[in-house]
Amino acid sequence: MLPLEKSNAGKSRSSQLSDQDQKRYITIPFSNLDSPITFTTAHAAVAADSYYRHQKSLGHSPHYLAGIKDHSRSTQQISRSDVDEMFSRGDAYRNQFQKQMDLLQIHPDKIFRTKSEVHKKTVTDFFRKLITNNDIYTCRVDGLHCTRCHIAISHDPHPTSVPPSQCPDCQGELEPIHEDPYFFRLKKFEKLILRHIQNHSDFIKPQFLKIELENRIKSGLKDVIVSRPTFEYGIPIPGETDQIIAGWFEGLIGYISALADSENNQRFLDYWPAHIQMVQSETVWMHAVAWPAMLLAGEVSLPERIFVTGDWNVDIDSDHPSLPASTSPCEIAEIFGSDSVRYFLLSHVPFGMNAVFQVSEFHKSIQRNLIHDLDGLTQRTLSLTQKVFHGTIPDPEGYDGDPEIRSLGEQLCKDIRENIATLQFSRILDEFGHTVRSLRYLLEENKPWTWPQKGPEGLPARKFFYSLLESLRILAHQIGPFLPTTSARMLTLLGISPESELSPSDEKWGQLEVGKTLPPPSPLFPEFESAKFDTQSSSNNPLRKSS
RNA sequence: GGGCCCAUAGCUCAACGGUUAGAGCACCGGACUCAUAAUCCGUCGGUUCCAGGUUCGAAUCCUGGUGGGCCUACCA
Repeated sequence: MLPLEKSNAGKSRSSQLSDQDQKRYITIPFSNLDSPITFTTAHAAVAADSYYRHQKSLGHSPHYLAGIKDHSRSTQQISRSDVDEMFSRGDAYRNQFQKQMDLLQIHPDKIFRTKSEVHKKTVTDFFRKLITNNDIYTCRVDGLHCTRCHIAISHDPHPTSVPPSQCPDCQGELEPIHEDPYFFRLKKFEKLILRHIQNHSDFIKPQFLKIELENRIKSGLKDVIVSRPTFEYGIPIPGETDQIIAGWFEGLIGYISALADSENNQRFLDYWPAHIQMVQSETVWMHAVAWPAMLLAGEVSLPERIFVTGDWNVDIDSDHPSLPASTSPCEIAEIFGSDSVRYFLLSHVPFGMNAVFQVSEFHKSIQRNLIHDLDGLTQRTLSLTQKVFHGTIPDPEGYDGDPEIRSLGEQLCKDIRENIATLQFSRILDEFGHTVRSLRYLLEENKPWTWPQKGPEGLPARKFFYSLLESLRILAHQIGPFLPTTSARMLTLLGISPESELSPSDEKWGQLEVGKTLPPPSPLFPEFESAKFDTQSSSNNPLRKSS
């Protein structure tokens, strides 16, 4: 059974979802076969992963989709005559993709392949339906084809302007072509899409892109070609032998075909419409205009939110040796640990903004926020606990927590809840840092290391340390969706098995087991120390070893 | 050509029309040792790009400049 067989489906979210078990569908862009994981793709994937883990920590059942486009141009060119080679390359890429995701602790529910039969069938059904509805038509055009970049232009069944003499992209020479391509009636949906964007202020984020798109739609849409001349690998157009469905068109439908399951329509009914679709800036037009139009034509509900992620570049560092532009976030994660990379990607800029990866900035940020602040607080608290209480969790005798320390934790939980809904990861990590620094300040102000003279294991000290340890536990739980490894390490140091799933009740005060013996303190970021990274010297730069 | 965004301390950025425009980094100075990588405190730092306008009141709103960035669909 395929999703589209009940294509009017697509639940009304408010009526069918209880707060207890929200089934939110989160997607990231499908990866092109053979493209490496970049900071841009990792950024979106880490963000989606963090949101997904947060949903789970609330007790919900989200579904996180990643995918691979098997029908990319590179495979068409190289392995046109060899199906087996294409499949084996796709499989190899999938394994590599999985490995890289693992390195960053990104765990989607599914890595979808567009070579799958279910995708082929869904796309074919979808295409057929749009032909039946007369939203796809075929029409003879006299177009132009760029001999350099192989892009066809001037494909307009009702041309309104003079055809250009040079390729607008590369200034290459143009040659005339005559085809009978299939058009999708994008123009027909112009007003509907515009209205949808205007009426749903969250449909496209960030906001500035919404304004830009509104203006572009207002200036008029043209019908768009959804076919390509024959290649070996692509999904054939029903009833045609020499044309296939354009890759972008087919790829978009992947978000739906990935929800097909063998038994029935249930997964599609549960998870569509998507809650968040993260897309790259270069495909905004396709995702925010063409995709909604396709869904409208196919009588499928529109996704709730299209979130356009920022572009990242690896760039020259004026004061320090720069990295090769091809440096991958996975290489960085291998050396410095996954959470360092996750932290930097999520915190460096507000989600959706463009950014530059500079190794000195990265290093400074981790050093300050994670090692100095977070690990510093953890080590100080734990080593004092070792000294004063012989490494056991002190008994506060029913005391329900230092009000100031407690309110810091409560405030953090509240801030995270408020900011996660709008994907403001950098703000969440800022708030986290603020809480950590406030706790450090309290420690500094109270100077508990001077207390032993006044009575080392007295009730005031036990109350204070219990509160501190308990707030560390809350910090560890709260940071879990964003920095899973660090969270697990912190929990281990607090004598809690990190295996246990995060849950909403983790917010509740007073869960540490009094009297429990804690393991000896160990650093939260050992990778950083072992990397012995020196931003001043390129000879000592571990990233240089392979370049 | 059309459209969008940005301009605030040396750097990176905050500030919902309303106290004296704030943080972090860097610099400089002084302490300290509970801390796996030391740490703590303090000083210094501003014509909010320019010119007008609205207002009791403008970094914030409006108009016009100047400078910078980005987008402008049928490759996947």
